[in-house]
Amino acid sequence: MNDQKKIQRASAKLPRGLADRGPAEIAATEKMLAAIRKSYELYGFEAVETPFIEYTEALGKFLPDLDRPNEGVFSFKDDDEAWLSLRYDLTAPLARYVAENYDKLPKPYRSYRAGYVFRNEKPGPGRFRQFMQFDADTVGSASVAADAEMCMMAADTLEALGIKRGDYVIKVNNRKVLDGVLEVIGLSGEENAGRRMTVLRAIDKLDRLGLEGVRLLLGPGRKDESGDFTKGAGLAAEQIDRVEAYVTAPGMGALETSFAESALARQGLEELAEIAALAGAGGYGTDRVRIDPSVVRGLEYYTGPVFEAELTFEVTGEDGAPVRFGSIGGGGRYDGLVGRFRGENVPATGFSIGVSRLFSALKAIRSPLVDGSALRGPVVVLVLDKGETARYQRFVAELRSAGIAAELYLGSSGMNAQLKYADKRGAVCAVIQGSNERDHVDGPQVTIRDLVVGAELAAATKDRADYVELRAKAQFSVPESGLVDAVGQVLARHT
RNA sequence: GCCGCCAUAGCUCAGCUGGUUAGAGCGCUAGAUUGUGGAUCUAGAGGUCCCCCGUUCGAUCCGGGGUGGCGGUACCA
Repeated sequence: MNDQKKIQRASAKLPRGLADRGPAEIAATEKMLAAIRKSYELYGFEAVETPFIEYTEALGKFLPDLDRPNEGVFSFKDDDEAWLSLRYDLTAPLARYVAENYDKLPKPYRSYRAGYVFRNEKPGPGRFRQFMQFDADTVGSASVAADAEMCMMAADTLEALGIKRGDYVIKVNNRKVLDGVLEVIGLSGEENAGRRMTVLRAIDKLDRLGLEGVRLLLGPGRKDESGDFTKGAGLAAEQIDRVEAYVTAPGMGALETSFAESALARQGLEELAEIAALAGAGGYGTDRVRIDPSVVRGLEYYTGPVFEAELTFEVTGEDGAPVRFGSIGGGGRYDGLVGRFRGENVPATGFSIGVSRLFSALKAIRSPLVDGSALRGPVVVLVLDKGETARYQRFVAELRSAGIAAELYLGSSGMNAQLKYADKRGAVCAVIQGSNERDHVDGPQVTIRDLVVGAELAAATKDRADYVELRAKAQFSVPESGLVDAVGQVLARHT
């Protein structure tokens, strides 16, 4: 019988890659979102919200040959057999929204939105299957100024979040330049599509694997420390040298000379030069917005400039090993995405912040923005005599009427446990009334116990007698009519 | 997906060359200390030793297969 019960009991367990969030994290997230929102609005972006669910087709994640959605997106069938999916980013839904409301929207259309996105992938440290992004996009402008603005806004936003100048950098590249380089090493054409992908992926890994690792991935392939082998692009030595010359180029000038033969590369470099000039004119030096040839980003829809926001500082982790946070946001130009819904292409560019990942970074640098220790709980009114519950309830109501968060202790434990409870809730003070206070010669009294001061005093001694003497200093009694004022004063001490 | 490591109380971990009542510390609950959080003391609750199959008189321990976790790598729109 008992065995059967145990077997049938549901397991209280969250699927992997998902996380619950407590009050401290919720409060911190709200603060981060507020800071980002303020920054985006300062740049003239307006809010818009789209649902979590879209037609899989609208997200562009349908596998036509297999007649089902891409793994990697959470999908299910609607009543009419149409595939629906949870959004995996905020960009594809925006493209759908713009296309659906094209005639109504001002062009260029500048909007921001925050929300959870879902990816059915293997989770890792700092990687979840549900996580929050905060995006801003300009749709309907082909101007490089729109791209430059994204970079500058990204820099401003990170600083608004309390990340110091020098602790981050916005790295900029251009897909046209990358495509030009691929062209120059002879990888144009449909038959080389696969190798182009491999080469771009290899370049993207420069940060993590270093030049030697990238060369292996461009050539024969690379074996990682667990012994697993990654197939390379199989390029010839001179092609590899050419790519190496590209990713290690000392500056724009060098790139212009070595890849002058590609019109595409020349155009891309021109755009980059313009972004750098615009950023420079706005006062954003290369310490904040920097051209970096190794930035690649996603392979699917970017068509021009691409950006990546990277945190450059290192923090010592719990195990003593240095932790780098790396990329906490990115974006770029995607001129073809809205065009999937319309006959003509609509130029667009955007930037996205990974809020969840940024949160862990801000925690690591102990940013006051995410410091949960300031969280205060409600004033707790203790129940010493169950028969007087109505009276205690009246205290709570009075406090609430005065705008003070308060609660009646609703458990069944003794006074000791009630104070422990109040402490655990983060209450600034507790309201106590036993028979001593109630039957006082001067009329009914209440005792206000300052839990913050009490904790400080308790920490100062290990001796029981001292402790008993000291703790009396953390509390005082007032007539019942003075309850709200007295509590208000104690709260004022600790704001 | 691939490679490697791991799985015993809420947490961190002992334990047994295979033997019947599986432990510690911390945490949790209650009590004592004047009616007061800490400290101290006392008591208590909490376990399918991840699951299944096999070997064995007997498996938490040995073997096989799963599942889950961690790390690396791939993919990441």
